[in-house]
Amino acid sequence: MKLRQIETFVAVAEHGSFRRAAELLHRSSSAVSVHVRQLEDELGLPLLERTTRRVVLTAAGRTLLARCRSALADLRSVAQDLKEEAALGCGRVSIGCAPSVSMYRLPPILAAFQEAHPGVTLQLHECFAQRMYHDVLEHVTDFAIGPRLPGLKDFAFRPILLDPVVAVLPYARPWRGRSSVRLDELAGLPLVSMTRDSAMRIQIEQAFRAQGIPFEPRFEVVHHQTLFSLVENRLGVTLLPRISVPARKGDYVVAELCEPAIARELCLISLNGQKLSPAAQRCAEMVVSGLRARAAALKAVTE
Amino acid sequence: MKLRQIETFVAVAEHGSFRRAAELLHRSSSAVSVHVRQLEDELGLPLLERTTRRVVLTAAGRTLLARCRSALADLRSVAQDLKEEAALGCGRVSIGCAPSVSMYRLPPILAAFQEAHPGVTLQLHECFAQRMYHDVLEHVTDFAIGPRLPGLKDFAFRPILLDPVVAVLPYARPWRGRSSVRLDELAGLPLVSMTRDSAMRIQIEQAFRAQGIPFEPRFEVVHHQTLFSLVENRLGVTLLPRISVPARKGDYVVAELCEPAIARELCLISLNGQKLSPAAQRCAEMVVSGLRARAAALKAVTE
DNA sequence: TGCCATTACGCCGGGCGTAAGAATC
DNA sequence: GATTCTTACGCCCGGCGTAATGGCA
Repeated sequence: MKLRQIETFVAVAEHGSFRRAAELLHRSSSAVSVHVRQLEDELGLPLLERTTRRVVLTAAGRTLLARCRSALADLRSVAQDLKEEAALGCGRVSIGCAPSVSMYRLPPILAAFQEAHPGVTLQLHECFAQRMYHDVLEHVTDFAIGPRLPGLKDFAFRPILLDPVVAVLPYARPWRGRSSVRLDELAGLPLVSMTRDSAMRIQIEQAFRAQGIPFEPRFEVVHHQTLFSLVENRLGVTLLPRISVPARKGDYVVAELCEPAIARELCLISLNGQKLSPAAQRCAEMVVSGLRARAAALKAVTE
Repeated sequence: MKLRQIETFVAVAEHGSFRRAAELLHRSSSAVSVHVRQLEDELGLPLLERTTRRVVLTAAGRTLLARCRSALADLRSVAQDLKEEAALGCGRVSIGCAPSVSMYRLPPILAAFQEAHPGVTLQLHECFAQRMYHDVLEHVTDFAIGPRLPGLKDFAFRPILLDPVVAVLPYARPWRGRSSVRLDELAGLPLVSMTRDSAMRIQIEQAFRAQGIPFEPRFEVVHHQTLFSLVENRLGVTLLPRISVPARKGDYVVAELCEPAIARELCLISLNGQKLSPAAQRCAEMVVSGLRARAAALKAVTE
């Protein structure tokens, strides 16, 4: 069975004439006749009832027509779709992202991308490291934004920025005006934190233990925003990756943690040895440069 | 774009190797290589990332693979399906049928057909003439069983039987033992009839008028069975096409109407100049012979 | 160096058009 | 007899395999 034969058969069936089909396809009617006969021979069934005056589909012809039409149309549209996809006219970009990043920083970047390429469908999977890496491996996502995990050789890492842990402190003495804070200064202060056991929180706990300071959160909350409300109401302090701190200043102080400084490297994570789709590539560029620009702006303000 | 190229591409993509694809397809690897290159050239996009050690799909390749696989599978299965359909292994037969016929006579015939060809899906459209003819014309049904209508040249009619109108009378004097009845004998008797204005009922009304007998049903009912219950309870008599009278004898007399005799020709109705599908053909045969056999048996009993 | 994809080249089959034939109205 | 599908025939393109080339480990 060849695509040409099917194409010819469909044309004949739709126009009820070998002659007209031949005209439309810019072929001789002998070619058309042969194509149809070949199909019939291969299937062992008559597809068309021919009189010299009229050509009518047999039952087999009708079912063949119906199924071939859809298959043909599908194949034809693929070419067009792929070209549009390459031109960023359409396509789908699926992104895995750590919650800390997707919380504030990512959305405006995605919005910019969406505006530049309205034909592309964006999908965001907010998840923690394990799921994130799994999704990239399985092509569930095209790429991910998250912490670099060691010992994984199937992945390509492109560093985006170093995300330091900051303390969020009440806008009051002695914190007002501070841009950095030592961990031991926080000893004894009431801690508030998320209940979720993210990799970051584990890293912070370890830092507390290493300094001999107990990590005993006074409040454990589900919603990120609640942390800030608690701090603003002077109920405690919290430690967070800076990137998850809203840009809009609130009634609190954000001071970078030092001694020990804790930071994680945020990377663009993709599959090793595989090019991204044009749309994904463009999107990844915008994400990387967008996140870096924000980080640079923040650093400038701090210094 | 040719089917072979797609086939080759799919094989390469699925096995991640030109060499293995060539083996599976019983082709040289040069042919495989050329096919893929031709596809890429035609689409203007790379489909596979090749290193000598590994072959990986590009994004475009992935979407092409997904869509081609389904289209290919669809085309492949068509051949098989058509052959099975020709062998009555599967397929669909859609039948239009007058309610009088489908009420009692048709179901056992369809059951026999279904038993003989369990793979074939049967569909029954019970409807009156106009719809019935329309459905045949539009290929909604393969054929129909109903009255012959004059002046329609797109249809082929195959007479099945002449269906006479019979009177259904109380099993009591003076009807007991009667096998025929004149219309004037019914004058003055309470009539029961269906509310539905079928062509048959109109024909019967005309016969009444022609004889100068008023057609004023005492009861008009919705359910066919009710007619018989009314007659059995001596509340009236009714006139019906014989074919819609149940075979199982009840507490009533069935007498053929004569003077005037009213009958309609029941036909197998199909499209002129079009062969039925094998399954439909077989089914039509069984329906025709089944209906004729029943009619012959009835006539034998009556005589 | 060995494996694998690619390129080069020549052969052969198959698809196409032209032209003659058959069938239907 | 006109129109339309079919068959016959010959040309030529294109697909295939063999063999040589080039890359990556």
